[in-house]
Amino acid sequence: MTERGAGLRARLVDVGVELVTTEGVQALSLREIARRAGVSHGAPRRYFPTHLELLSAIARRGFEDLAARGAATLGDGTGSPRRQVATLGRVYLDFALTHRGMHELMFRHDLLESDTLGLRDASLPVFGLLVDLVGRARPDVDARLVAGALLANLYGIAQLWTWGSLQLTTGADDVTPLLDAALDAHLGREDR
Amino acid sequence: MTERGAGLRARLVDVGVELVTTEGVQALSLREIARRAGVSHGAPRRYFPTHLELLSAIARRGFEDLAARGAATLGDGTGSPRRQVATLGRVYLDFALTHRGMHELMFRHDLLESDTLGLRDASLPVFGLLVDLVGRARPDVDARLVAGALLANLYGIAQLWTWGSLQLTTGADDVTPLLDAALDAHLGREDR
DNA sequence: CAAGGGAGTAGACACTGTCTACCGCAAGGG
DNA sequence: CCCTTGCGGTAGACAGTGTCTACTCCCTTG
Repeated sequence: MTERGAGLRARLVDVGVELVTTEGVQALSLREIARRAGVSHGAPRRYFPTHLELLSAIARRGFEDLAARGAATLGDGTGSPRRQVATLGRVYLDFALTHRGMHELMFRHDLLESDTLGLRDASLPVFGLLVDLVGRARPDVDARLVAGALLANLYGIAQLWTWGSLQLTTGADDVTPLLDAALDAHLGREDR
Repeated sequence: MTERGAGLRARLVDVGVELVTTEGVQALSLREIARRAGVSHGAPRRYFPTHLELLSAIARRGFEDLAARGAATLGDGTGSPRRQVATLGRVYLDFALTHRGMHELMFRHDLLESDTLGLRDASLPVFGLLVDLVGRARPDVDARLVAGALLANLYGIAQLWTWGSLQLTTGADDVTPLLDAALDAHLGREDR
């Protein structure tokens, strides 16, 4: 069996996840990851032909983690669809603000814009879940459009909040009002 | 006069703006900018002690350019505040999707998160204009909160659209429906 | 037992940002 | 008039990066 061989592949991603959460995204150099994994700097090349592919694999872990958190928090799906969207948005914002480095990595331009890395596909499950919930919460509208706009809103809130732009403009010290404003705006105010 | 001396400072930023719009953000290495400006790689250091400060100056140009486009398109301020917000949003989205590299640079984490570079302050004018217009369009709500949420929404749409995530989820090939959805959501549907 | 290939090493290469020693040259003071 | 000072820029060094390639083990297979 190639257990030892394929073990390095997963270990590199593990080290990367660990590294990005503790040190930030700028610490994710290929050589540093290899160093922490205890191999030479050329070793990752066998599993990840380029640095971006390794970064993409690490970011994919982030999307999987986020999807798992969403599924875990949503549980068996009790509560109105509207409330489920709210909790999903809360989970996402918490994730983004807690795991800043990972969130930054997940939405890096050079990773997401590439057609070969396939990171966009990794983000589809959690996006699809949101579209589904929005469709059940508001059957009267184009669910994909509203979900897309809401998703963009949540993402923008997460980003602008992390570097303090929204604190400056809104004067708030808590994201919750912004989250509620976005939910109310896209889903309507009723049945809070 | 130190015309020739201070000329390099502006020329470096000029070259950077030119470079980021034509070649993309990854082409903005310190040495490449110096090369295209016709000076040695150590020359920029006299005006920009670090690479990030030069990048920040280039990004500041982007915010100034965006603010100028907004002011020019808005003109003398005819039309309802609601329509003015709509045109401002359109101007922003057009700018972001046309000048992708510059837009990416303007919202880079390592630039915006820094407290010493002061890039957040450079973005305040255009933000403030939006807050002001929203306040006049909807005097009944907390303008700063709604404007912040709307701003986050526009930014998110710009970002997600550039790498095709929203095309995947919404199936659209034009941003306009998303822009309208965001405007309707945050400002209400009436008086289109 | 011999051949082959997967897995990882080690060194080179070009490139990057930062630092430091140096140089030319214009302006100002004795 | 000469001499010094300092500004604007040069050039080289240094550590670090991603990629490429030659090489070495060692396990598997024939």
